[in-house]
Amino acid sequence: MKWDTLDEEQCSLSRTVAVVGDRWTLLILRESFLRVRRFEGFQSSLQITRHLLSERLKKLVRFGILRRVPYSEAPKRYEYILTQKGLDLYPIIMAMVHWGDIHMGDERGRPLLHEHKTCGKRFDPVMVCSECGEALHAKQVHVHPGPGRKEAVA
Amino acid sequence: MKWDTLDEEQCSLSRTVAVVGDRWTLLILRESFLRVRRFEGFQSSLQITRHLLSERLKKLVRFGILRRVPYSEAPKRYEYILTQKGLDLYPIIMAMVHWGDIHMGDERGRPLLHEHKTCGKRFDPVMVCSECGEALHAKQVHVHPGPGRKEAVA
DNA sequence: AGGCTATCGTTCCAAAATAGAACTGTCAAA
DNA sequence: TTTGACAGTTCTATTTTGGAACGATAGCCT
Repeated sequence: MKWDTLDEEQCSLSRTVAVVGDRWTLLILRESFLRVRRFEGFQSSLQITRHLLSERLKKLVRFGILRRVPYSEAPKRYEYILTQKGLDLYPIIMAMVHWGDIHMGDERGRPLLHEHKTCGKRFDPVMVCSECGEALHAKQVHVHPGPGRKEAVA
Repeated sequence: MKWDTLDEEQCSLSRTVAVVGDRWTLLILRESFLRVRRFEGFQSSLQITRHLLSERLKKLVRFGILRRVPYSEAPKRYEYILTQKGLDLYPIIMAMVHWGDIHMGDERGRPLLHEHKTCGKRFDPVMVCSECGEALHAKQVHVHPGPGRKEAVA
C-alpha cells in the first residue's frame, strides 16, 4: 500500500486514516484537545522523540488540522492550535475514549469523566442517526455506493 | 514509548489506540464491517502483505475484537467475525468515515452513502450527549479526573 | 561579559516494523 | 496427476522509529 496517496483513495475511511491513522498522531490530538499547544508541552507529556513530534506536527499542519501560530517574536516561537477541521475530529477521539472506558477499563474505574457544560451532567458520547435520532448500530445500517466512486471499494 | 504496554496506561484513549491505532488495523476493521471474513478476502481487497495481515488478525483475536471461527474441517479453515466488543467499534469507524466525507472529500462526492434501516433514510452519524441529547462539541465539555487515575495524564 | 535556562527544533545511528515475494501444506476438482 | 483455492509462514530489503546529542536564539542573573 502506498501510504502517501492514501488520502486520495475512494474511501472516506482511508482518507481519514491517512491523516490520523497512527499512534502518535492520535495521542498528539488528545493533548491538543486537553489544551496543550507547544512543542515542549507535547514532548514532555507524551515522551515522544523530538524528531517524530516535529514530523507529526508538520503533517498535521499540512493537512490543516493544526495551525502554527506565532506567540513570540524574537525568538520566533509558535504554538499549534486546532483548526475547525481539527476540532471536528472530536467525535473520533471521544468515540475512542468511550470504547476504551467500556472495553479496556480496569477495576479502578475510568481515568477521566466528562461533563457536558450545556446540561451540567456527566455523560457518555452516543452516536445517533442524524435523521431519526436513534442510537446507531452496525447491523441497522445499509451501505450504498455514492457518487464519488466507481467500483468495489469501500 | 513502550507500545506493548500502552493498553495498561491510565488513559482510555491510549488503551484504545493500543488496539486500533494503526493504519492496517483500521482498514481491516472497515472490511469486517463490510462483511469480509476470510483471510483471502482481506488480503485481496486491501493489498496488505500476508505477513502483516496474519499478524494483525492475531492481534485482533487476542484483544477479543474478532473471533476465529472454523467454517470448514478438512482442510481446517477459519473466518474472522466481529465480536460484540468489535461491533462496539462502529462509532469510531463511522466517526472517521464521516470526518473523511466532510473534510477529505473531492468534487465527485461521497464514496459511500449510509441508510438507516430503522428509519429508512440516508443519514450522517452525529455524536450526542447521553444525558441531554444535544450534539457534542469539544468546547462544551469539561474534563474531570475519574477514580481510575492518580495524576496528570489524560 | 559569561554562563545558565527555556524553547524549538535538526542530525545521526541503531533498532524495530513493514513491504514484497517466494514457499508450505491441505484438500477438492479436472 | 496436475491445477487451483485457501490460509498461512519464512526470508530479505527498505522504511520508520527510538534515543541521544547537537544547534540556534534570546532572556535573565551575577
